[in-house]
Amino acid sequence: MTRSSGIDVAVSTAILTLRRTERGVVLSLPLVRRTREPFADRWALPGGWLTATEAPVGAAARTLAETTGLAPSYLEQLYAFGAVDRSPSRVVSIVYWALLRSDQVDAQSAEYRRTGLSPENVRWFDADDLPALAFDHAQIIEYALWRLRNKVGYSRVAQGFLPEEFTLAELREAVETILGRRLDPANFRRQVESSGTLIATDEFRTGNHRPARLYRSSPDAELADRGPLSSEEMSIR
Amino acid sequence: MTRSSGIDVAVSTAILTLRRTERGVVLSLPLVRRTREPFADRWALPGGWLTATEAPVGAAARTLAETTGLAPSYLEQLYAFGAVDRSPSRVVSIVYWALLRSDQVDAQSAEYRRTGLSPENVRWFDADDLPALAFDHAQIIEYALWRLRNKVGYSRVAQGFLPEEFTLAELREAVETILGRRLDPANFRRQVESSGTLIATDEFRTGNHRPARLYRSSPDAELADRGPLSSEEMSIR
DNA sequence: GAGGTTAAAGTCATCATGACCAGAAGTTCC
DNA sequence: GGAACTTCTGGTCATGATGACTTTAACCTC
Repeated sequence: MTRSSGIDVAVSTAILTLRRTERGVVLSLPLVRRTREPFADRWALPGGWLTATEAPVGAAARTLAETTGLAPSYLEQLYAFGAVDRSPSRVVSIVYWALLRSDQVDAQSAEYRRTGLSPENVRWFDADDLPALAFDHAQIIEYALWRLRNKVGYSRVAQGFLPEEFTLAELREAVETILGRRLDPANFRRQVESSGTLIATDEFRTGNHRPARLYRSSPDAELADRGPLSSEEMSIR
Repeated sequence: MTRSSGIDVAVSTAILTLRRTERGVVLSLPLVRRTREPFADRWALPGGWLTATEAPVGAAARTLAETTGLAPSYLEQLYAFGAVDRSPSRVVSIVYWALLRSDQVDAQSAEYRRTGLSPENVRWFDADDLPALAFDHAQIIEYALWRLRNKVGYSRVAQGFLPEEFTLAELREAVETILGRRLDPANFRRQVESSGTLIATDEFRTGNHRPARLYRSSPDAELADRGPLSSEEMSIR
């Protein structure tokens, strides 16, 4: 039994976030334009190569910061791909999916404006309106969305999209966007209140309606379910 | 941005099955004894190296056959590990988990006896009574068991342990073993009948009791949930 | 044929869910 | 300042799923 003699391991990440557009809140994610073959000029998930001295999840966070400047609030491994026909050369790629809080998107945009570094090669796309993608990244994003929709039913992932304090209506809007259907406000309130994952604050958000109480995530509960190794993976902050 | 310059990619598999022992039915899995460093003489998950010309899932099935002679009825990717301290040399390992039908275990044992090839380095262990394992394989098996217990609630994975035809009591016994608690026979029947995943046959299993109807899995439903790529992964037969 | 054993069908209370209603408490418009 | 409007928030009610339990069926062993 001999060794596999050197395979290149790529790491890439589908960073999902919610953006407020004129069409309402939509799921969207940043893509980077490839500068070299294969698939030059096509859009792809941000990523890079795993180096010899880092863990895969660290490589995902590092390449994410390098290519987009973003630091997600949640990072979880999605799948390891390695079909031989996936690319001309043999590559194994470990794909992660991440959640980004909507306020971090705005902060990043402001940072772009401040530094004048307008990233020509990074652009946000709506998840339901993607361009032609490199490799099989379209399928990968499809799978990431499936995982997200799945998890929103039994975990608190939706809270990973929201800032520290939020109203129940905002949380419900996030869940509605993920699931693609409207939810009854009263029933949603009943469910999330009995789940014990939220802490009520004494602050309220005013607006063209009765003031809505602000909530924050309860600190003890995990954002999603467990991973294989408590040390290596899962929520990074 | 330069390439990662050659990482060895290992593939290993946790093959779960149900064995009938004097303590009743228990979850168990085969382990192989390592013959070289690191962790020489320790027990480990069967596996091998990914070659340049095969898909990871194919490598999992191949190395499984080579080291244990087993061909599982279900094979799904579990996780890709790659912590730098996982082994002296840098290795990324893609771990799969598999289900083996109990009748296949017996067939394999008979084959061993027939060929006289008693595999000194392969042995079955009960999942709740494992020896000291190489690498972090104990944690990996723990995670595989967690995934199994999780999936048994919303999918038909338990049927992957049973032969083609089985009684509801046998299916219930499999689920009970996975979950580690007893289930009400009548309620279990009601649930599984309304789920539509079984087809009733006209045959019965007799015994020291009223005859029990035999069922088979309905062919249209998948054994578990979807994977990322319909072509590459999931159930292999 | 009696007794034992499990299969299979049914009953009942409880809990979660979805649909819906009504009052509360702000803003906006006149 | 008050009416109109909007959404928040607490509540009811019917329905379906679930768990605990009972009853009858049909085989085997003695």
